[in-house]
Amino acid sequence: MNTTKIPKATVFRLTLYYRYLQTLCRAGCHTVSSAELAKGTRVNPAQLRKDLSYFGKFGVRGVGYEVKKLMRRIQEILGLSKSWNMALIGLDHIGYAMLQHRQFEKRGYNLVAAFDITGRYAGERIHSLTVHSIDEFDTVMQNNPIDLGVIAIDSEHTQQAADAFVRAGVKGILNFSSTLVTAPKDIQVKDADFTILLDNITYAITRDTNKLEVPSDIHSDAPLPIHGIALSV
Amino acid sequence: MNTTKIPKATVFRLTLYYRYLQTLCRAGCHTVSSAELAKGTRVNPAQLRKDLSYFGKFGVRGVGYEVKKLMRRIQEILGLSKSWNMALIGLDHIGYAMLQHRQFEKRGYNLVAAFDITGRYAGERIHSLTVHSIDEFDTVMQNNPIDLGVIAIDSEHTQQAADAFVRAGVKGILNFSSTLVTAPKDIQVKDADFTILLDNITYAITRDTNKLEVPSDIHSDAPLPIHGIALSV
DNA sequence: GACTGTGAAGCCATTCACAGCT
DNA sequence: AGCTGTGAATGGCTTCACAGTC
Repeated sequence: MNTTKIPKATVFRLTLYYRYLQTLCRAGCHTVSSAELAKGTRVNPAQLRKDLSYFGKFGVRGVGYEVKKLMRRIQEILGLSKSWNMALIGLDHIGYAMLQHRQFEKRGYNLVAAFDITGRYAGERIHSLTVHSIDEFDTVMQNNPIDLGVIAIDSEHTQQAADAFVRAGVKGILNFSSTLVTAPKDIQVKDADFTILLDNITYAITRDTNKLEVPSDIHSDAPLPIHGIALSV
Repeated sequence: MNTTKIPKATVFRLTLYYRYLQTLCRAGCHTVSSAELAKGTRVNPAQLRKDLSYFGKFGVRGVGYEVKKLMRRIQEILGLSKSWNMALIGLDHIGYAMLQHRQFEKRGYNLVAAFDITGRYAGERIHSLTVHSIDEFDTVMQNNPIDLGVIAIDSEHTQQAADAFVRAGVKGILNFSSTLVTAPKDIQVKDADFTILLDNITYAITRDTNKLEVPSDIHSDAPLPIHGIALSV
C-alpha cells in the first residue's frame, strides 16, 4: 500500500472520481458510498476501492466516504491545487478554440503564451492574450516559466514544435496533431488526435467483436513522422 | 489466430501502423520490417508482429512487409475505406473548430449536419454546411442517415445531447464535453476531454512514479452527470 | 446491515525467445 | 543471415469474495 506502483489506469480514474465528487458536493451530498461513486464514473465499485487503497484508507466501513475529505485527498494526490503555465503553438482550428475556450484555467492550467506559425494573428490580442509570432518563441519562453506545451499545428511541423518546447524546458506536452511526437523519456507526452478515436468507434461498430481503446505513451529516438492524410489540426 | 478476441489496444495501434505506412508509402518505400514500423509508431517490434498475427500472416520471413499490401489489409480490417456520416451538436469553441477543420473528411468522416444550441449561428452557412437550430434536430436527423454523433457542448446538456443522438439512431458518439455520457451498450462512446490528459501529464511530472493513462469504455444506467468546474467545451 | 479494505484469482496485454521460412 | 510468426513467460489491471469495522 505504501510505495506500491500506481497503475496508470488508476491515476486516470482518480480525475474522474474527483469530478464526480465536485458534482456531489455541489448537490449537497456529504457522504458517498463506493457503489454510488463508481456508478457515477462508470467504474466497478471494487475497482474504485482498490484505486483509493493505493493511497491509504479514506472511508468509514458501514458508511462510505466523506465527500469533502476525499476531494481534498485526491487533490493532494493528483496535485490539482497546483497551477501550471502553458504555451500554445498553432492557432488554426483547435488552437484557436483553446485560445477562446480557456475554461481549463479554472482547473489550474493557465495559457500564458500563444504562438502563431502563419503570422495571421501575430501581434493581435485574443481574449486578453497577445499572440506572438513564432520568431519570438525563444525570447518569450525564456521570459516566462512554462511548464506545459500544447501543439495544435499541422503534422509537418509537429516534431519541430515538440523539439522547441523541449529545448525551452517544458516538462509535458499535449499534442493534438495527428503526428506522433518523440521526446526524451523525462518529458511527459500525450497524443490527443481524435480521429483515432473515430477509427476505434467505427471499428467496434462494424465488427461487433467489441474491443476498443485509447492512447499510449512515448519512448524516444527519431523515425519518420507519422501523418496520414496530413491532418491540419 | 482465427476467431480469437482482438485486444482493444491492438485495434488502437492498427490505426497508428496504417498512418505510418501512409508516410512510408509517400516516401517511396516498398517494404518495411517490423523493427522499422515499430520504431515509427513507438511500439515494441514483437508487439507489432503479434498485433498483425491476430489477423493473418502478411509478411515475408527474412524480408518484411510489403507496404501497400499491408495498408490494404489494415484498411479492410479497420473498415477504413468505408464512409461515415457525422452530426455535430454545439458550435462553441471545439465544435466550431471541427466545423472549420473538416480534414477528417479525407478519412471518410463526413460532417453532414451541425446543430447550434445557442441559436447564434442557426441558418448560417459555415464552410458549405448549413447550421441548424437544435429545434430542427429530429427532422434533420430523420432526413439524413447519420452514423456518428459528436458532442461539443457545455456539460449541463451533454447527456441530453447523447440521448437525442441515441434516439436518432446513431451507432457511435464522440464526446468532447467533460461530462461522461451514458448510452446503451450497443452504442460506442468515446470521451475525449483533454483536461483529463493534462491532469495525467502533471501527475506524472510531480510524482516521477511515472505511470499514466487514458480513456475507458462506457457501461449503462443513469447517475448524476459528472462535471467538475462546468467546462464549456 | 451496510459498506470498506484487501488477498487471491482471473483476465488481458506485453515481451521474450526461438523455431521456421526465404 | 535476416526477419516473421508464435507459444510460453511475465507483468499489469480488474474483479471476486470475504474478513473486518462501524
